[in-house]
Amino acid sequence: MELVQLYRAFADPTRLRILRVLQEGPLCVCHFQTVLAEPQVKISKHLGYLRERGLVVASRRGNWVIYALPPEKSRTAELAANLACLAECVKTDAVFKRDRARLKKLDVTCSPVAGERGAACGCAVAG
Amino acid sequence: MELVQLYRAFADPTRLRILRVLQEGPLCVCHFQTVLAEPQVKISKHLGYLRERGLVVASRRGNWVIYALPPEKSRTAELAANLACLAECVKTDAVFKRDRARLKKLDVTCSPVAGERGAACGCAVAG
DNA sequence: AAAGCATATTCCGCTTGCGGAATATGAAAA
DNA sequence: TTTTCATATTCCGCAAGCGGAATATGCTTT
Repeated sequence: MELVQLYRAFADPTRLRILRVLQEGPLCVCHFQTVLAEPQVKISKHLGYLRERGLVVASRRGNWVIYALPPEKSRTAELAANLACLAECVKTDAVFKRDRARLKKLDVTCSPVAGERGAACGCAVAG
Repeated sequence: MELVQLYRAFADPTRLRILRVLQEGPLCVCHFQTVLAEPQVKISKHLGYLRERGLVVASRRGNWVIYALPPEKSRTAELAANLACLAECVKTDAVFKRDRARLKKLDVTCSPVAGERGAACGCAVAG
């Protein structure tokens, strides 16, 4: 019945927004603040909540911490299924559209891997 | 962001079990007590919770109240998608298997429509 | 070493939600 | 009309979780 834990994790608007954003690619905390337009504490706490429960993974790059969905192979079937379901359910929602627009405007993808685009994070906005 | 309400409704083991059972067909409260092996208050309260939020519908037949999933046409896309997802996720879970076994053993389908099988509810166990 | 920046944690007040005991409602039977 | 049966509601105490202010941690730069 760990499934209940998963639904609990999904049962908060900020967390849903975080997960949706991560489906576009990894992102560091500072960018989350811009994309979601929410205060630092709030974001950090919800990221922590998701991390503790294995819904996201974190990696530090200097001062920055980059969050991502777990690599596909290590996602539970339940997580994979519900992320897909979430993506479907959310297509028309205004809040998520706004987030996505801000994300695109930033035009950035943080990568925990040195050398990749946005790897400098710090947080390289592509131009 | 009503989607959050849906996830909240899913974020409880008893409610998940109720929804799973209802995917097999309508059922009255007394049978839920048998199938889930939980006390009356608990079942009644969770059914109430689900009803208030439109995840199930209720109809009275004499002394008995029969619950069912909303008719397919009136389910929101989100509910439909998540019910399907739930059905997938839950296939191997022991608790749900036990519930299903007890349901099959009862071999009953309550119907709010007079004349149908189990319509008498009261609660006709098919033989 | 000290200062600075990005992120995490603690503390606190508040609300929501759960489970259970007792009680209330509403329909049928006697 | 009084019982009886099935279900719902109320009234607890309790735990989890949220948001925000303040503070702590951990790198990095100077």
